[in-house]
Amino acid sequence: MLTQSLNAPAISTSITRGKIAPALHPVSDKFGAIAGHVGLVATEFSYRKEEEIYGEDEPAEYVYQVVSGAVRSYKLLSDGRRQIGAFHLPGDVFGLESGATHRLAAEAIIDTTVRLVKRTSLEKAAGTDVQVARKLWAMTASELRHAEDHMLLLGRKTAMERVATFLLEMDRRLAVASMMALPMCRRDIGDYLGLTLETVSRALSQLHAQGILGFSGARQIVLRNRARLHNLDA
Amino acid sequence: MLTQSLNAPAISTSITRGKIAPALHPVSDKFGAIAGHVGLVATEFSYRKEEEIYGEDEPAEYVYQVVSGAVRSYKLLSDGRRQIGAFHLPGDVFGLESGATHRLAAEAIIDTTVRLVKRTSLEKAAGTDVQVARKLWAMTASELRHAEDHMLLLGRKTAMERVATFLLEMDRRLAVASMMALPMCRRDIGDYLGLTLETVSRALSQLHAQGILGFSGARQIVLRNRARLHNLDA
DNA sequence: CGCTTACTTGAGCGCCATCAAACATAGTGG
DNA sequence: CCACTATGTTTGATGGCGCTCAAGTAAGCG
Repeated sequence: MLTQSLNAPAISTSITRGKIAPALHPVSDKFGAIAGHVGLVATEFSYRKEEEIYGEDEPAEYVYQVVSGAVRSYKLLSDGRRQIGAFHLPGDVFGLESGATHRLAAEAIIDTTVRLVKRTSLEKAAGTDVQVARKLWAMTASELRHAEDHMLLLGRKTAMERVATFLLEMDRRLAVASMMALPMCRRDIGDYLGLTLETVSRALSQLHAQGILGFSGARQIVLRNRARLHNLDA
Repeated sequence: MLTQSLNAPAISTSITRGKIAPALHPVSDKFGAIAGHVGLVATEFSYRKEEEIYGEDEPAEYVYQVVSGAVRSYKLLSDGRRQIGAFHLPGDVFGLESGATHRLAAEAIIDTTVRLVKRTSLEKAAGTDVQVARKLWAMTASELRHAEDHMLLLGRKTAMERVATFLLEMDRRLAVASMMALPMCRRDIGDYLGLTLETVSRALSQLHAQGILGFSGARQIVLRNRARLHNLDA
């Protein structure tokens, strides 16, 4: 599993397939808060839909920030069962490791552009700048908080509660004008929530029938009653 | 939920109920690696069986290390469903937060003695000593790794696979002379694995019937065939 | 428009939860 | 030392939530 990813950017002259995205909102630009601060150069790079960014247990050479698109981080069991630990959306940093290897694999869900910096550069910066070290710790702690919340969901929530939690999370993270455009398919949602794609679909249909959400195509969802959705969450 | 815990050590003159435990093995003494390094004084304190150490969302005033005993960290849903995120055994550090509050509650499973230092002391030390900052980050990253593994377990493993994983984890962490003395009850195990206590009991009985493990009382377990247990894990 | 992929919906089943009771263990007081 | 009690564990019976298998429908895309 420690094979070098063929998809990793090999050198700094790597071709970026995507376009430069509009500037991220300053407050959410965690990457810039680091890279900018210590004068690191962030390279842009693009991945196509379904392309692997790095594999599980691969050396963690880079740290990434989503510029546009969406990424899933996941673990696999030997028989193919998959648990997605997190979705990474524009502005999010992923692939940050304190150790030498990536603990989860990462793939682009749709065409995705990222900014990346070498892990060693960040390590070096953290060694001289306490503010950078503090920020790296805070980002890992933030991931841990999400994982802890997600353990509660996976271990103890019902299917409907999980889907309600998911919708509220996505609403918070990617809704524009109360509409969210989900980048991921039903199977991804299921593998994130510890459910099958059919169960996810049934839950969404039920919420639709109750008027709690509206569809404009399967992945365009508008929440019509967040209060009732909160009640369905535990 | 932000109420001050009545169980928290109020002042430095707080009475320690427990005894001073034998010195921890140097390599596993993460706390000493920090506290010793920067000259922080670690206070000892004891909690009785079932006693709360801190509550969810309480201000994170201290960071703890288990000297003897065992601790569970958990989250609750409003109706009482509980997810234990981790068990903390002698040598383990817990309650370390990058932010201002504890994201999980913590309780002593059995009579437990801890060493503790003020979070602000560690923060201050991290601000001047890069090595300390690096260590704090590494400890949080280690917790994150465990949480990521546990998400896979909770989301995708069967009951038998979960119990097998649990046994191997406990064997690794607290077995002496190939015997493990579990400090926690079946309900705790269930709440850690996202199962009921009955399902945990049935899985253990089945492993016993297959000769994979032996009992000397319900909580004294000896693994007789780790290879077969690994096969039962996914 | 035709093809492919994704999504929805239905039917039936199985794993694990629930409910219940028996059994074991540890601690207590006589 | 031994009933006695409380707590924890095991085991059984039953049921339900979510999975599996299957078919039909919709949507995206050349």
